[in-house]
Amino acid sequence: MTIETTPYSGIPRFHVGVDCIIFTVIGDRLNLLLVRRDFEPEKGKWSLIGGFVNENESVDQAAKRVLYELTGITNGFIRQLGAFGEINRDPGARVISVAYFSLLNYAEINQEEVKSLKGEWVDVDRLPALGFDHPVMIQNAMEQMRKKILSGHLVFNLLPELFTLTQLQNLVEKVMGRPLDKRNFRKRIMENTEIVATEYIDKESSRRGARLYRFIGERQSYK
Amino acid sequence: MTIETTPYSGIPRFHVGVDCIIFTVIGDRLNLLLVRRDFEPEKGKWSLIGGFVNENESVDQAAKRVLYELTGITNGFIRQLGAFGEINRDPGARVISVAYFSLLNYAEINQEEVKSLKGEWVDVDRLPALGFDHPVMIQNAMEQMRKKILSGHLVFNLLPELFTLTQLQNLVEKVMGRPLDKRNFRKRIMENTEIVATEYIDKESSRRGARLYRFIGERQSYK
DNA sequence: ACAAAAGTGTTTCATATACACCCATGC
DNA sequence: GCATGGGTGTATATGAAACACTTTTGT
Repeated sequence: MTIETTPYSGIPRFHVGVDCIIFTVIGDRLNLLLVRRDFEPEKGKWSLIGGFVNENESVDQAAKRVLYELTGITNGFIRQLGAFGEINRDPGARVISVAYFSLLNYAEINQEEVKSLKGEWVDVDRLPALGFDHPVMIQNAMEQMRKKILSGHLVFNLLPELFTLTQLQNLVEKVMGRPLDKRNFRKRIMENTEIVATEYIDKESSRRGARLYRFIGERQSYK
Repeated sequence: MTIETTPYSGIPRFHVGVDCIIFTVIGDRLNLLLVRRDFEPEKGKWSLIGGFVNENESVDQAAKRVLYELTGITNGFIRQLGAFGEINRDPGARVISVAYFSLLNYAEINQEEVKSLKGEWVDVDRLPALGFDHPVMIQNAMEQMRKKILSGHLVFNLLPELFTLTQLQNLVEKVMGRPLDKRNFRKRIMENTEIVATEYIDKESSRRGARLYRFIGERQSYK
């Protein structure tokens, strides 16, 4: 589509990729999505989910498309991490890549799609050796996500409409990878006017029953 | 250089640009470097310093090269801000751009080069209207730089080998755009073991004379 | 009665901010 | 002796973290 008579003709061009670091909570562990490459280059090695930017889409759109193709999710939280542009970062050819990270609700993910594209969920504390510059990307992504989860809205994408404070805390703990103090946690929650108590009580989780809450803020996702 | 028989042939390619947001302190004001475009597209409009990534360099290297070509500086602090990839962000042609910001010592900058490339220093509080998505980039860059300047080493690139605490504070205040409390500032400084008093006294700036300090940490720059 | 999860406040600590006067020297 | 910039400490506020017992109810 690019017209070769633009003022920019003669300027080199590059493949531009997107790499997605997709997190989810499975059981009580934070996992991320990898693929084992059954194609060259680096065949047999584990790799992040990636794709190439098309002519008719923005880089952000490409990332969302890749996310969608793999998980069926159209409105998950996704955020840019940065560009990775070393010459030999991809041994196959020169590819400049923009990395994104995302946190999704496991229950909403189309696991058939994931499997059919050879995706596998891997515990973040048991990651295999990864090719390219993916280890750095993952490290960065995890730090940023953990920073965001304590102060942001993004955790509510992983919760049902109504939830107990224990559910909320458990989820945050799984993402953070460490336990949190219950009273301090609830203190912070109570300061957040976007989390409101409902009249309902959940009787599933305990004899006594737990108050159900609702998040009334805007769910953070594609903007 | 890309071999067309790689597994990636057929994938679209893009011009990849770098945009540099170059800050410096002039007199007592924070400035940044702009060019007035005397070429299409957007001729006559102000713009950030930019360039294109070449085949034989990484994206980071391209940014450093652009910085060097414009200022003559080879070892200034520079840091990636992120990728900007909207389809029509550049009205001339599809260009995916990676933005960087940098903070340089005005005295070290080759002002001939700047002028010969039509660069102009502009007070950050008196920026003209800018094309493309440059206003967003600048906003982000300024926030990040101010966050870093208080806790980082980057300010020492703008100071001579030996400096007084007043010089240091003045500089930080200029970058922050607001005054700081002298005693609190010095308290923080004293906690930093990388800033050490020397035996020397500067007699230029005052009758009494001021202790000269030295920064013994690693100067933050290209890594 | 007891098991199991829900709920609830206070103390402590570290960090950030506000604030004003004396010191040394050259003229 | 006075003008100029250099140098110094304490009190308060705010936010983060540590910490343990009572409540409710189904079995």
